[in-house]
Amino acid sequence: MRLTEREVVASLRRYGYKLTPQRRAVIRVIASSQDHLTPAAIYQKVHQGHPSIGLVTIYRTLEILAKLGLICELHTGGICRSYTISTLQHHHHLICSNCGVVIDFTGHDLSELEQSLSKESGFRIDGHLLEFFGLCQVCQKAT
Amino acid sequence: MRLTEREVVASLRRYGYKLTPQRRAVIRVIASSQDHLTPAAIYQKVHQGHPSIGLVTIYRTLEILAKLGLICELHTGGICRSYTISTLQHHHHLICSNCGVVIDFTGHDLSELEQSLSKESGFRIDGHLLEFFGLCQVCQKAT
DNA sequence: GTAGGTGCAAATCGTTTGCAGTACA
DNA sequence: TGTACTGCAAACGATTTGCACCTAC
Repeated sequence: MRLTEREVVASLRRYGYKLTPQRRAVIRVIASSQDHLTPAAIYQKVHQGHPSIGLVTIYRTLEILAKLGLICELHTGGICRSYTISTLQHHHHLICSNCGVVIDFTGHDLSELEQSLSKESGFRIDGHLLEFFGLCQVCQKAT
Repeated sequence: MRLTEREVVASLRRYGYKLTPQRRAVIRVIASSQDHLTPAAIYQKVHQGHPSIGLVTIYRTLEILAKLGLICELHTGGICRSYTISTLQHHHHLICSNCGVVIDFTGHDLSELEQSLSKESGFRIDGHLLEFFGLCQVCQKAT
């Protein structure tokens, strides 16, 4: 259900953005990783294949990809943001507080709650953030 | 349902922390405000009554209060954190993307979802974060 | 009296911006 | 060819840390 590198590249061009080797490298790294990656982690990985690429370019590329909804931004409540490739369906996250592994899950629909909240508060609700925190199996055993 | 200044102070002492005028001032500001306040905003307000207090102390106090669960930390996905006094019941937030006003709401129970997720994933789930974003009535009219 | 708390200044971290050079379409 | 993109360095804002002094208990 995850977008492929090819699909992301196609979308990028469709929206009128140029496809540079740098952008392709960023997309490839994100698309080929199962994890959520911080900008710094993406930089590291991209840097291996393209030593001349700058961290600034990573940030600018991430900004575009996030705006187009091609990657999914995760706010773990802490300092860092991290990103993963988008899935076609809306989903939520289950995050291990210890090792940072992220599990995506779907199937909980909040639109009903959104509607009733909207009615009560007068807000126009644009979106939501639902994340669960805990310890994954591995980290539970480790402690 | 919100904790009072007195209750927060009592808890602080119960946990073995000293009660300084600075800490009391921070607690008072948070307890007497309806809004979520950023560290900088708290600093400003505290600074009025106690001009000698440093921003560093605000941060250190907030860290303690948050750790003890006496104040509630809000992650708006953006850069800033903000804090409000804790309520006795667990609640969620509805945040205006434009002006930043925060509405607390209760009544949506996620424990059932937590249990099924836990069973499926093997995670030990410790908590969750549920926030809705949108535009409040005022900001809708303004645009 | 003493451990813990404070305030200052400086360091640090993640992120953004100005600008001159470069490369995709 | 021209506009969008890149990389560098420097700026920036929020937060943290080292250290000497101070104060609640």
